[in-house]
Amino acid sequence: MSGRLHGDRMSLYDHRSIEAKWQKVWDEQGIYKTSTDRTRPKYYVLDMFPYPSGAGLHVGHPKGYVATDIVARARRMMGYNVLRVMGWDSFGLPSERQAERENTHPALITARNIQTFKDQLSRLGLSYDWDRELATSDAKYYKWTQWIFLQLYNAGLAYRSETPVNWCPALGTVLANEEVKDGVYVETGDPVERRSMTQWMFRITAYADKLLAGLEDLDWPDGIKKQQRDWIGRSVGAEVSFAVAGTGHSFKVFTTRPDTLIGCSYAVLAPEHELVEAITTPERAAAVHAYREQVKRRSDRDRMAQAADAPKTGVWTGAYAVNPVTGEEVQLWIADYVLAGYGTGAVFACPAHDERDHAFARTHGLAIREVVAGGDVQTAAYTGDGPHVNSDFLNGLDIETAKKVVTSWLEERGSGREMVQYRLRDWLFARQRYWGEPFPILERPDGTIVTVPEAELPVVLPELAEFKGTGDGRPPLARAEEWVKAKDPVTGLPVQRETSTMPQWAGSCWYYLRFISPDRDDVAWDRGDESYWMPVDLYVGGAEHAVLHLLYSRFWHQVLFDLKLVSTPEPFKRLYNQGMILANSYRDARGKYYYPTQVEEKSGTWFVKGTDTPVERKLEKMSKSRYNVENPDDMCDQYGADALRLYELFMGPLEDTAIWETTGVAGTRRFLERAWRLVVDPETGERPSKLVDHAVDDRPLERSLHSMLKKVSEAVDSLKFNTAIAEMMMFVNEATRASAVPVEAVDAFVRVLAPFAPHVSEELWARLGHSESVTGASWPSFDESKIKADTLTLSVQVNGKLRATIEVAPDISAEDAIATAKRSESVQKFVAGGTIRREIYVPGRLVNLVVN
RNA sequence: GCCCGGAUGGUGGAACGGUAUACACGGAGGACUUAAAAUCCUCUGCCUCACGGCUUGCGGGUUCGAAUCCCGCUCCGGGCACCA
Repeated sequence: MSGRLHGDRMSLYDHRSIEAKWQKVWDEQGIYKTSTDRTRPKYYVLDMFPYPSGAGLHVGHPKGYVATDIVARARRMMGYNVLRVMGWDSFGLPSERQAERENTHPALITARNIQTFKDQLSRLGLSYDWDRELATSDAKYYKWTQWIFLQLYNAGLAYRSETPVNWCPALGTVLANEEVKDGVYVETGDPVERRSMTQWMFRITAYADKLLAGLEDLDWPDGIKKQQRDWIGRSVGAEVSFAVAGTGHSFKVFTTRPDTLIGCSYAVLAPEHELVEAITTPERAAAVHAYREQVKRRSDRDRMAQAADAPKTGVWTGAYAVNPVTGEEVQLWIADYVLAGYGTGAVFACPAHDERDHAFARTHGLAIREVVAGGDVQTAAYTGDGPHVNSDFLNGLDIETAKKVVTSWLEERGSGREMVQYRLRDWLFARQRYWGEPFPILERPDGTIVTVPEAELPVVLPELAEFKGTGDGRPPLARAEEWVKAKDPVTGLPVQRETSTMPQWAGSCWYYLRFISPDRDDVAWDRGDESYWMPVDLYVGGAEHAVLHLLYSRFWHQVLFDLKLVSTPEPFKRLYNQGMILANSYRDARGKYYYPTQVEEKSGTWFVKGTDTPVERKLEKMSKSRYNVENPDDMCDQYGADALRLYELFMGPLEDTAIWETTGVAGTRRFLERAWRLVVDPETGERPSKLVDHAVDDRPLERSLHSMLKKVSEAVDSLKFNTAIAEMMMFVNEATRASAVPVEAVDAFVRVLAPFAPHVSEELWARLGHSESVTGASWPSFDESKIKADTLTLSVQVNGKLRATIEVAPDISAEDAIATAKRSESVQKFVAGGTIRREIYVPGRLVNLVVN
């Protein structure tokens, strides 16, 4: 037993017995079960559910969970019907890899990890309705993930396509773009290469405009909305046709600057463009071929590393493109700064007004022709506005007008039209992995597709002994030969099951809906309950999900809304991002990490303890691999769940990145002990005599109480828990100092403390004589009039510098305040010798005398 | 390179354009104790013996008054990577 905290003194409460006692009571009474009462207003508060990794929970996880728990508990006390649930995003590659390492089944690994997470979460006293727990890898759950896939498929939003994909040979799987950075898988560092494969795709681009428009009314951080807008990347421009001189071929370009068409001095195709082969002249064939080979060999890593700053490479094809406006023939090049995957994979180049074209033209000695006045285009591209010059019928027009004029000019001649492009691509929705949802899809020998009838869902993931791909590029499920064989539901003939699985996003796209009816086997969710609970009122999680998870979820939800399967157009009304938790990590020159206990500081630098091996000390995101995780279990043991809960939020604002540092937790523990002693006399263990049943004339105490009640009440909405906790501390300090405290005040305090520190509050509530759980108690109201002070302290400034403070009546007039201020000795000292030029009175705040 | 945050005591942080540093940690001193722990009380931004002066990353500006608003930087964290 750590004697410092758990002596047998009665002045300290024993958090272990209290936590065990009340968690048992809550459990037995089913106190956090969701009410079926539909007459009360609802509040759906949701945490981004975790991926149950083998590493278990660390102190960064509970920060958001505690915050939402406070909101949930407080809202219940305020009379809301609260939906508060937790589940597991339990499909995914790490479990599959762990299974391979340990030679067990991913399902067992997953079950074990879930149990660890759940045990750790339970210790914190979070008020989840565990009857609604779900796991995305559970067939009862993914049955409906498959069902939603079918809804999207039937709506024409899922299709198969031959696509270049990120193939990871080490894992034998395809990775999404967002999982690959610098040519390697972000999770493991395994190299990734390009390979062409038939893949399932979602037509998310069809929803680009809806996804943009839907952001308008959401109560989300502006930064997240902006990131989503940028990711969708809507740009309005024109599609313009260029003929290839003397060939009968033509190609289209997309441009946001059709007004600069006349300044076009060459055109560029992506090296992968389908026309390259056909239009390259024999003399240039060797060079073109060599360049295309070079580009193909260049890894994504190199291409990205060199992006933007590197010299732009490319070769001339020997062909000429015909400018549709001027009829002029310009050289047609291929260059890898033009991306095959965006727009039409071809651009016209106007070096004078585009930085990339400018860089390319300078490197390759191509002409730079000014068409918008305002810059020195030979030196640098000019992208600002100005009157058009050298531009025939566009001369004198500004950019906006010129764009319109030239676009309609092109339209009239059938060589162009206005067009909107998105940066957003269709969503690659398939993985060559085992541990994911199978597709409810069958393929006939002729290659056509049949869907598995809804009545036959779920398509259960087959058992396998080996989870790697087949080695010839087919996914692991191809190993389940019997499973792959199926009967055509229409014709009864043999068909084959789709062997890829869905990506991890699938399960997390709609879990908030399943929480509404987790046990229903006949429907994914009950329509009546769905229209009661949706949308999610408050969704809390890390900002790292700013784009992908939140965009994919919104996409599915909007589709479901259009199919009239859900009642709201958007799933998450309010979004709040909790900040990361960082901790110091220590690493030597070879890159080996050390635990904080293995290092020491010597005159400002850090060394491995007892050696002269220097280590680098760095603040990094908490993770097991960096040897810098703090486990909440230890803190729970030593300080109690309540002190830990308070500390997680007292550290600073919820949205801020915070450095984990444990010294401060003693402060929240001491606060709880002080609160305890307001109700329990440390000598007798009984109610202290200073706790009285009648009102007490103690204005500061009363003011502190009501100010605290106000602050905490507001925090339930603003989520500014750090300052709310400070107010509670101030109240307890005030009450500790007071000689008599009305029991009514402590009663109110315990109620607002309860969402923050539920165990100790429950015990105190019982000791105050209540037989029902504080969970169901009413939220105390505050009296604004009691927060006001009897007298005001005005500060008196001379020329903006503080020279005195004066005590005045709260309702003092401006004249009196200024007069009183002038009488002050120290003020007179600074006014002497000058003339008062101006007198400023800010009611209730200050007087400022301007003197010279 | 672009976009988004941030920078306040020894430390985490607080502050409708109006007394900068609430609350907490740490530190110092005191009370209680045989002693220690715990608890309680007092002090704790910097300079100065003091009067007083200085202080919210740096430099300007707006204002009677700026941590807060504007302009120009520096550093740190995060995101995006040639999107025509």
